[in-house]
Parts: sequence; structure tokens; C-alpha cells
Amino acid sequence: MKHENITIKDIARALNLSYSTVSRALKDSYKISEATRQLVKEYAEAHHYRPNLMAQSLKNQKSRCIGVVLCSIPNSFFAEVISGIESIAYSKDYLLIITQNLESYEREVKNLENLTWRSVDGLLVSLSTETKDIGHFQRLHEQGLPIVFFDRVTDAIPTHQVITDNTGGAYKATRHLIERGYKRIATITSSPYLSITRERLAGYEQALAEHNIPVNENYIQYCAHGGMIIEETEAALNALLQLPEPPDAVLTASDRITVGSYSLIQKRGLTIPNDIAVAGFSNFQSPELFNPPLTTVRQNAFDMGKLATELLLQQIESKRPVDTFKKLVLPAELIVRSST
Amino acid sequence: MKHENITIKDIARALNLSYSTVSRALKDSYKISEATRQLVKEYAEAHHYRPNLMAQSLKNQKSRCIGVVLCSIPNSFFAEVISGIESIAYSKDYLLIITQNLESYEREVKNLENLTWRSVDGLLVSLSTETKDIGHFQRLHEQGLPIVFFDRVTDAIPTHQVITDNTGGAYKATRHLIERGYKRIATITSSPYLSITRERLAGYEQALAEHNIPVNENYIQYCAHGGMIIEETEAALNALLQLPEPPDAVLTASDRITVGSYSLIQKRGLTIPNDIAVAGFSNFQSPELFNPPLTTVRQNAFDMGKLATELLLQQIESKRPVDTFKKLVLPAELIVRSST
DNA sequence: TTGAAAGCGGTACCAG
DNA sequence: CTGGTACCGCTTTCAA
Repeated sequence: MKHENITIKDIARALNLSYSTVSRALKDSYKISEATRQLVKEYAEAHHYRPNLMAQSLKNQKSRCIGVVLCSIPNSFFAEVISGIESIAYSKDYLLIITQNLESYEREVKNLENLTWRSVDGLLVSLSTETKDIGHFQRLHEQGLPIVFFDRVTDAIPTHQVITDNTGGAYKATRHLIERGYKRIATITSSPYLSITRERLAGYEQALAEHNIPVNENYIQYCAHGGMIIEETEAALNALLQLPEPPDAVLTASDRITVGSYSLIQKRGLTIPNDIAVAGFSNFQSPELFNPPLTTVRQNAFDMGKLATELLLQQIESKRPVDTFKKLVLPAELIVRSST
Repeated sequence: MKHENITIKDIARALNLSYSTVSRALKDSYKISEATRQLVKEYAEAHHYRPNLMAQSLKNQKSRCIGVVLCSIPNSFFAEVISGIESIAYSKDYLLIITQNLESYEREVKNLENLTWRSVDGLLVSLSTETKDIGHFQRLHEQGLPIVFFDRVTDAIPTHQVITDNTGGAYKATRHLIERGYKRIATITSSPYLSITRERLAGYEQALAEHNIPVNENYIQYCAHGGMIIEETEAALNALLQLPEPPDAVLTASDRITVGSYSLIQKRGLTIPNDIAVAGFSNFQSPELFNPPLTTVRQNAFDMGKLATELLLQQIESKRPVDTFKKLVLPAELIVRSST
């Protein structure tokens, strides 16, 4: 009842052809007469023929599904990435299976099992903050499953990567703070396992080094779950403010840490930027509406999703195995507002 | 290479049984001896047997996919809804196909075609602002495809619905404005085609009526695309501010309209709430960080996604056709902050 | 209780 | 260039 869709057999019967001829005509296979091809195509068109994807999948061992592995869908950065992924996937008739792990290694593994069960044709992955061991991805990669990492990547698996110029972004923000005259610049960053943490820290340290400011280890605070748990951000902030020489500026290295810190600082009655300046990585839609307007390092999340998907589909559809991999680095944009 | 998964045939061969026996044993079919059932199940377990979903789909004409139709993935409200949908769908091994139409009727229709081609088992739908004619959904519904509408619903199709108490939310916000002493309360709302627009308008008018304030049609402005296009919000705001008696408060009826208005009002150099107060429907994560902190009507987006999905799956898996439909109404929460 | 076989809708090989 | 047929993995009648 639900799908009284026309099938190849219907066409064959109607046109007095064999199934195989119809199938070939539809796929523009080389050895087929122009006449039959025309005939079949016209009939198919007229009757709204759409190949049954389940049958195709079963036969071809391809599902035209791509799996997405990330920590949180409503996170503004990842929501934008998904939007970018959707734009490409959908235009190429690929289906998206989106999973979120809420920064849990266990859920990441479980989601991955589900995705492979669904026999996805490829994977777009941004690692969870808890993920130290990437064996689960390694195994799939060795079995030949195309994987593209984005944002939170790993170099342990040879694949395409799409990331932001995190080092450059952190560098620009830190240099900006230095130039504004701040002397004691701290940073609250994400899990030390993550590539983005290392990269952003590198930019932070590079800017300090260029201005002959020694790195003070006390000024570097980690949030094991990227600020998903507000208590983490609070602990980090407390640790900073309780120092004998508390920082006069802080670079926050993720969306949730940025917003969490902003809120916590204000709750403590401190004034931004007079008591402490804040610059943060954030893809919030309206940081200019914040009080005070927030200086942000913005990532191009939509394009990241698009590019990662393009690379993945390219690899999925490539005839011969891909063995040279690209690392795409998107620019990070520093937007100075009055919080610094 | 990629999927050296064990199949039913492998089990049958190993255990010297027929395919059909194995299949039945695995599904706890009634006529099967306890002994064989045990044997098969243990072997399957031990060898990590997972049924091939593509084969199952083809045979059962069920894809275990549900399609999601909405306007914009990164919109904070919908992103949260998706997160709720994911939480249920994934726990029940359903796959999610998410489409976004950017408030375009044409894209909505096109996406719907793609979804039905994918033979989804059911649909979760929130209409686009442009959608006046719902024939495309009607046809599918008549063919027996389960559909659940959420947020932006239609009464023209008998199905489950999950919505927010929009009328109550708008009523509470408007009453709050009246009680605060504002006299000329305007509203900028979404497309007149949408259920949420009508419902929110009803609440607005109810509050005015209860306080014997006549409705001034000039104080009601529509944004045809729900504020997705900033120019719409700007035009609406201009229309209000150019009135001989411009409003001293405004109720904004969607996330994007709220944020857009906030930004535009500030750009004009007006002070909130002194020059004009703002209360708005919004699921932004941190309206308390705004300048000034924003009074919001908040919806329970995550639960909306969860409930809608539960209703849909219930219907999909129900043996006999469902003919009584629920309309679930979630509470709207007014959170007063200093913008009013 | 179990087995054999048809079929879901395509694809691709082999013959002709 | 076209037709016949086996098969992808699973479900489900029909017989035994």
C-alpha cells in the first residue's frame, strides 16, 4: 500500500524487454542500442521510476549512508558543521546517520558499533574529549572503511583531515591580549587528549614566546570534558583566581568553556574586561549581544562540514584506494569586541 | 573485505541446520525446540552475529529509518529537538535522516520526495514558514505513512502532534509586560501560515483583552520567513518605530526574530528596556549573558523531540492502524530578566 | 519441529 | 546488443 512504486520488472513487462536490459539501459551501460535506451528512459521517467535503494544496497554492499560521530548536536559549532555536512550529503543522495556521545568514550564506541552494523559507507569523526585510545577507529580503517576526521583529529590514522587553524587563532587572540596591555594571560582549555587543545595551546605559547613572556604552568587549566560539565569550568576558573597573582586576561578554548566562564565570572561580581578580560573560541550566533560584547575566535564550521563530506564522498566513490591524504586547514577569524 | 560479518547461512552450515530454522530460532518464533533455539542463540552470540539490515529492509519493506523535516539544523531550538529525537531513535535502533529546507516550500517538497524514496518508516515534521498547501504530506498520510507533527503543526491531517503551550507562553509574557507598566505592547511574529504564529498571537491578544487593552493591528508585524532573513525583522521593526505612537515593549515570537530585533534595536541606539522593552521566545543557551539579560519564553525542545519520536515509533510499530491521535502540549516557561 | 524454496528489487555474468 | 539466471541476506509460506 505504502509503496506502490514502479520496479524494473514492471518496466520490463510493459516494454517486453528483459530485466537486465532495462537495468542496463537505465545505467547508461555501454552496449545498449540508443533506441531501447530512449524507450526505457522515457517510460521510467513517465512513470516516476526510482530504483529501490534497499535492493541496491543489498546487491552492491553499499548503503549510501555516512555516519557522523561527534559529541553534541546542539553545540552551536557542531550544529553548524552538521548543516554543512547535510548540504553536501543531501545533494549527492547520501543519507546521514548522526550520533552524539556527550563526550563519553564508552558511548563513542557503542555508537560506532551501531554505525558499522548499519554498514555505513564512510565516517565523519570528531573525537570525544575522553578518547585516548582510538583502536576502534583503527580497526575500521584497516578494514578499508573511509574515515575523515574533522576538528578533533588524530594523526595516528592516515586519513583526510579538516581542521581550523587553531594554532593561528589562539596565537592571534593571545597576541591581541598582549598588545592590549594584559600582562598575566591565562587559558582555560579542553581535554589534553584532543588535537585542538594541543594546537590552541601551541598558538598561545607562541604568542607569549614572541613577546618574551614566560609560560606559567599555573595559568593553563584543562577541562576534561571540554566544559560540558559546568563544574569543570568553575574549578578551572577558581584555580586561576585563587593564584597569588591571578590572571588579568583569559583565553577560553571552546564554546562551552567560553560561555561558562563568562557566566561564572559575572556571577562572582567581576567586571569584564576591567577585572579580567575574556577572549574565546566560540561559534555562538550573537556574541556581539553579550554584556560586554565578546571577543571571539570564530571557526568556519559550515565549510568544515562541507569540505569533510566532499573529501569523504570522493574517497568512497574513488575506484582505486586512496593513499595520499589531505589535511585541510581553515582560517580562524579573530573578532575583537569589548570584552578584551 | 569490509564486512566479513557472519550471516544466517554461516550459522546454519556450522550447526547443520537449515537457514529457516536459524532465522526462526533467532526471532524466538514459537514452533522451535528449546534446544535448537539455545544452540543457535549461543553460536550467534559467540560469533557476534548481527542481522544484515539491508537484507531485512528489502524483505520486510521497512527501513528502520525515520525522516525529519525541519527548517534549519543549527537553529538552537531545532538543534535541541534533534538531540531529543536522536536520544530515542538511537536507543531503539532507528536511523535518522535529517533534512532542512531553510524555510523554502520548494525545498520542503523536494526533501520529502527524497525521504519517501529512501522509504522511511515514518516522518517527524515541523512545517516551513512558506508552507500553505500541505498536499504533499496529505498524500503520504493517505498512503498510510505515519507522520508526527511537532512545533509547527497542521490540524488538516489527523496525526499525533507535539507542541508547546504557545498561547500560554505568549499570554504570560504579555501579561508580564502589562504588569510591568508597559502601555503600548507590540509583537513581531512569524509567518501567518504557521500554527505557532496563530497560537502565540492568541495568547498575546488574550492578555491584552483581560486588561481591557484594545488590539492595535499596527502593533502586529509578521516576518514571512520567521526572521531567517534579517531584512524582514528590520522591516517589521521599522514599521513599529515609525508609528505615531511607537510601542514601548515588544514580544518577539521566534528565536531569530528575538535575536535579530535585539541586535537591530541596539544598533539604532535605543536602550532596552528604557526606550523599548523586549521579551521573546528563545531557546538560546545563554540569554542571561545578553546586554541586558533577555526575558525569554523558553520551550522544552529536547522533550519535544523525545515525545514526538516516541509517538511516531509507537505508531510505526503498532500492529493495527492507529486512529486516535494525541496532541501533547508542553509547558512554556517565562524567565524574567532585565530586558523588560 | 524442521527443511526447501520462492521472492523482496536490483546487478552482473555468461550465452547467444 | 539482448535475454537468462544466479545471487546479495533474510523472511515466510508450504510440505514433510
